[in-house]
Amino acid sequence: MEVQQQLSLSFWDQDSTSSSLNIGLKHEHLIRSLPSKFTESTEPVLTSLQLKTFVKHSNNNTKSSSKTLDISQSGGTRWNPTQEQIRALEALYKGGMRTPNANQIERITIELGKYGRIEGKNVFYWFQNHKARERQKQKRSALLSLSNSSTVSHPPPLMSLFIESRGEEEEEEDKKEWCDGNKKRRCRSWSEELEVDEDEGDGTLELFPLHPELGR
Amino acid sequence: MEVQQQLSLSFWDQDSTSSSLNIGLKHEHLIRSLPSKFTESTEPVLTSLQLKTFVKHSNNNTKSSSKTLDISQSGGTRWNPTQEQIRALEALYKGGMRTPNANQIERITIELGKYGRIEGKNVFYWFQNHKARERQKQKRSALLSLSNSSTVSHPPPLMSLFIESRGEEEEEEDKKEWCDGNKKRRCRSWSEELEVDEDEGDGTLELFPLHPELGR
DNA sequence: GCAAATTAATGATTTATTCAAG
DNA sequence: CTTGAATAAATCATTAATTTGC
Repeated sequence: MEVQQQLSLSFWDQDSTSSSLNIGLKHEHLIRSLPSKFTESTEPVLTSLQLKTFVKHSNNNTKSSSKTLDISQSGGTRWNPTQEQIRALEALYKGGMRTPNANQIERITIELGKYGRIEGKNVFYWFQNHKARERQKQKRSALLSLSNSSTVSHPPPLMSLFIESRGEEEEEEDKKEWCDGNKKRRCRSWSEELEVDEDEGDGTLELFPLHPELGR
Repeated sequence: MEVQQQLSLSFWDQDSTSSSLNIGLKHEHLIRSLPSKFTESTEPVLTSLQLKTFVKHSNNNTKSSSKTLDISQSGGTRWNPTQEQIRALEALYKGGMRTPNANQIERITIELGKYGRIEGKNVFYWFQNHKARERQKQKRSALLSLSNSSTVSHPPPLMSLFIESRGEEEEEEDKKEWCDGNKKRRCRSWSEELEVDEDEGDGTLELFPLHPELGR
């Protein structure tokens, strides 16, 4: 498994200290040409050759002790943080860092480069993802506590507003599907569920129904 | 895009129209008289004193968990939210709620009444304050980061990471170009070097001192 | 034990929202 | 109202965990 990976990927690992402008964004070509319209042109797709050029060793190893330097450290695939890197990032996060600026990202990158391959964007994305997922976790738990905490005796009144997705009761639901084309839209708002029981005199939708606080 | 935005925004308060509920504010007239920047305020937002009583009774929590019920929970002083209440409110806030309408406030009040004394106006003010303070915090941090980055006069905090730094181009040119015309607002790439001015003179990098003051 | 098959995590991108100048 | 700037949310995609049949 890992061996296979290493074999198949190892040839990316040229020590090209490429200074090419192209970096390894996977779909850079799409990004550039992304008119999202039907541009018939199938844009020059990034070839493996092009991809290859981007590989850069942020700091190159210094030899690095021993050989823990496998494919995960060498580039060509997505960043696979080492334990040290993760520990450091989590320490920073715990210290309060959430959205490091360019300077900070650069420093972190340089520092963590000592432990293995890493780029600035990895740091950036890590914080984005970590923050988002912490938030999600917290939200979920908070919602849960809202719904069934307290004395538990009552049915969750506000919880109906939050339905993140459809019921989980369906166990025998086709398993294939959920990973497939989940075009399902998550329930966005609660206002939709917050059906007022009466007196909806006005049917018009307001974009900003009440903004008493604005103005300065 | 705009259409989508409007549609999606409309969910904020779809049912807020013409709710004749009252939250129990003492100075609702003030709120009502606040400048409504949006032309048709068909919203009798939170108005009319007549229903004050209606919301009031929602705070009589039947169970009231009388133990540890000190003065702050019993009334007579200003609302002192419990942890549960704060968690719930923050969950709602994170879920997207900013300016709940009367119905929503009523429901929230009833629900949170299970955790302790609370009135509709507490909920209302909480959202007002929370929103405002979040904004203030954000503004402050933005200013801080601006002033912090010493030399640079107008560097966007994070997006600068996406800017492909090219040698000595002029600023205005940079500004125009960094977004690849108007077709796609996609930024370039991380590229190899994010130009940072080393004003520290210190090459060593500590992880923790990077940005310890952040946090929330 | 061991890989294929499957599932869970998470890195990387894209899209939607928010705020507030213009 | 429109749009720029920044971010957060949602999504896509790949890797690691793990399960499973042998």
